[in-house]
Amino acid sequence: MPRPPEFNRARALNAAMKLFWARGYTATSLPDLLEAMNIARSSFYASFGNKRQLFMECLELFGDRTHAIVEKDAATLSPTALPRAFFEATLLDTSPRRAKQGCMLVNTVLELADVDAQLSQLAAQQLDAIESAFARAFQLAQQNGEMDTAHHPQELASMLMTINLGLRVQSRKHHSREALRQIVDNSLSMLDRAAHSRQPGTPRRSSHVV
Amino acid sequence: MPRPPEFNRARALNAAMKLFWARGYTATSLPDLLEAMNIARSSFYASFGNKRQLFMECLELFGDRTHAIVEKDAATLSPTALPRAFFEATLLDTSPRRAKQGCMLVNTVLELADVDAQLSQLAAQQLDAIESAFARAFQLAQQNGEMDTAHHPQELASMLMTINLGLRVQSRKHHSREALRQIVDNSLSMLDRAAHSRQPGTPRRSSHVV
DNA sequence: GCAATTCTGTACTGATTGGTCCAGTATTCG
DNA sequence: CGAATACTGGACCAATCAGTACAGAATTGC
Repeated sequence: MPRPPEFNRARALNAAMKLFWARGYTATSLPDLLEAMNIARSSFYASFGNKRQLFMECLELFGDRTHAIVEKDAATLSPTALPRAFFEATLLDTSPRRAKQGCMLVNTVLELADVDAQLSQLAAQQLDAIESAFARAFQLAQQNGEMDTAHHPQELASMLMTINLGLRVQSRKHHSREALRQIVDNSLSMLDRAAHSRQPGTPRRSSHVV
Repeated sequence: MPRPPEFNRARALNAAMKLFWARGYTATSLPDLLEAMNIARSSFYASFGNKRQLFMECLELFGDRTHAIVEKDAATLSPTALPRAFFEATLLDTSPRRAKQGCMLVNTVLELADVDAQLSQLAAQQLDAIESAFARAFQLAQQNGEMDTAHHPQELASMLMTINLGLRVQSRKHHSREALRQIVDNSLSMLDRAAHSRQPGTPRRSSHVV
């Protein structure tokens, strides 16, 4: 019979993702990948098809992992605590090395928007899925009475996502963890106020649940 | 004597910038550039050095133009009206084609952060300059009494920039002008509330000056 | 017309790109 | 041991990359 030991595909994929994440699609060469994945050229094409297919797999992997963070927090935490938990997990509570890489999906959308529409859209869809998860959580919060119904959940999720995207750029730009934390704090308190504001002219106490 | 007609350098530079803006640095090849600039290969190297130097010139050109928009508005408009005017000029009041390209500085920071630190930082500096311009405007507004002094101008500018960065990503992602406008409106009203909020617990009427 | 200068067009470089092919080495089961 | 399979390593491919070299056309002032 044959030689069963399927080599460590998951590990290799993970290494590839990290490289793509840091350097982007175009600037990552095949020799770079082979070295990082610790794999022979032939095995590469046998197991992953080609560079583009591998990149799609990496996008999916990254998206799934991020999505998993949101879903897990959504299941255990109060919906209104979700944004802060997400920023903590993906931005503040990681190594500076990782924070500096930003978000692979955001990086991809920007890099490939006018170069490879298909890949760019694939990344965009993953982002949309995350935004939808936030929207569902907000909807739940409103139904539970934890959140005012002044704004549509989708609208709030869209705002949160805009801030999130901005933060990913900031974190890839340079910012220290302290600077990032300040931006996160300010953003969340802004968002919190927005989520609880009734129609203009009827102010209320800020409860800072977010 | 010689042949004075210095060929149209400014036009060529502008064409190069547009191409870099759309496709990024790595994915833009020299033949692409030559065709867009309508220039011969030899003239290219004689006039612009090489691809990298040209890109730096393009970054500077883009940054200067963006900076000019802010400075012009800062000179003519109320400081508190500046953010909206900026978003109008650079996002809402442009062709969908251009809006889809996002911001060249943001695109560059993300693309080259782990590929060419020098170029990435150059773009980051241009972004910082714009943020500083906003901060100065806010400081002025506070001195004039147009804005509460609850938050530091730099802090507000940082928040505005975060939202701005997020919007650039959104606009490169896909969004329709209507969707973008909604995000802009919500963001500005959030920012406005933040700029006028006194310490928590003492709410006030929203005046929506932004 | 003539000399000076700018630009074009093309051929060329060496390096690198993603991708294919295949002989040879391990490893496993019967 | 021997057959079957998994993987390696390196040779090889055509295409493309950025950058150089140079001959000749175009345009100008004298």
